[in-house]
Amino acid sequence: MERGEKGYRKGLWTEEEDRILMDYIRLHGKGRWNRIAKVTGLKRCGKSCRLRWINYLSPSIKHGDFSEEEDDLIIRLHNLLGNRWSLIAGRVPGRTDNQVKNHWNTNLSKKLGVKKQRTKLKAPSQTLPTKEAENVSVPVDTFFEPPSTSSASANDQTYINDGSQDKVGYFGVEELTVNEERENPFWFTNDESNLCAPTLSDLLDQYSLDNFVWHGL
DNA sequence: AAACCATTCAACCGCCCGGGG
DNA sequence: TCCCCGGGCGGTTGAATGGTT
Repeated sequence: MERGEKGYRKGLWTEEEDRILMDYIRLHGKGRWNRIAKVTGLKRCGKSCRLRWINYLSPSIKHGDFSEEEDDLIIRLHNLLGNRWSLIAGRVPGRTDNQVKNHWNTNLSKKLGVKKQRTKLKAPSQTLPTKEAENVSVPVDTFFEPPSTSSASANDQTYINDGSQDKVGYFGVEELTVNEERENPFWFTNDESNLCAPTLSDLLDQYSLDNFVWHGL
């Protein structure tokens, strides 16, 4: 196994390493990732621990194949947001940005016949400037029902599986400052005083799949 | 069975940002 | 204002796996 700087291990995680990391999080909670190596003796850097938890070990993560509904949602969101994987993943319950990114690159981009984009971070997304894209505020519960086994109601806009700040889950309407609202083209007024956000359905309808040419499987 | 090629996806890397001192 | 640190993000890599010859 390769060793990085400070003797940290790299590469695939072993079951033993997973167990150590999960034990630590159970005891101390998430955060302060760089402390884990000191506290537990785990030969992994903080960044690697964080990634392992977020992308694999977190109980809120859904493993397994993507459903057609998820594919459809990702395609629409990608059309709307571009390669903003964390934003997209935040609206696909149980999926991480890494999962979504990999799934897009290995399956969906081929389905759609999309050439791989080489966009840099600083480049604006396909349809929205960066900050504005982040402020697209969509009550996802109007689009995606929580799992039937969940006790969370459709109105429970802060439904997140493990109660953490993980990106996965159901998000409510994010608060915006007045200035941000005014600058955001997706916000509009329906009368003299009220600002209204379009629903995700509205946005996705606007960026309909009809714009795509499917090349079959 | 073996060699080769293609695909998948976990993990890493570099960069950026925000908060605290 | 600057620096450091923790954390987040998107792009890329490479080991593992599956398929083909």
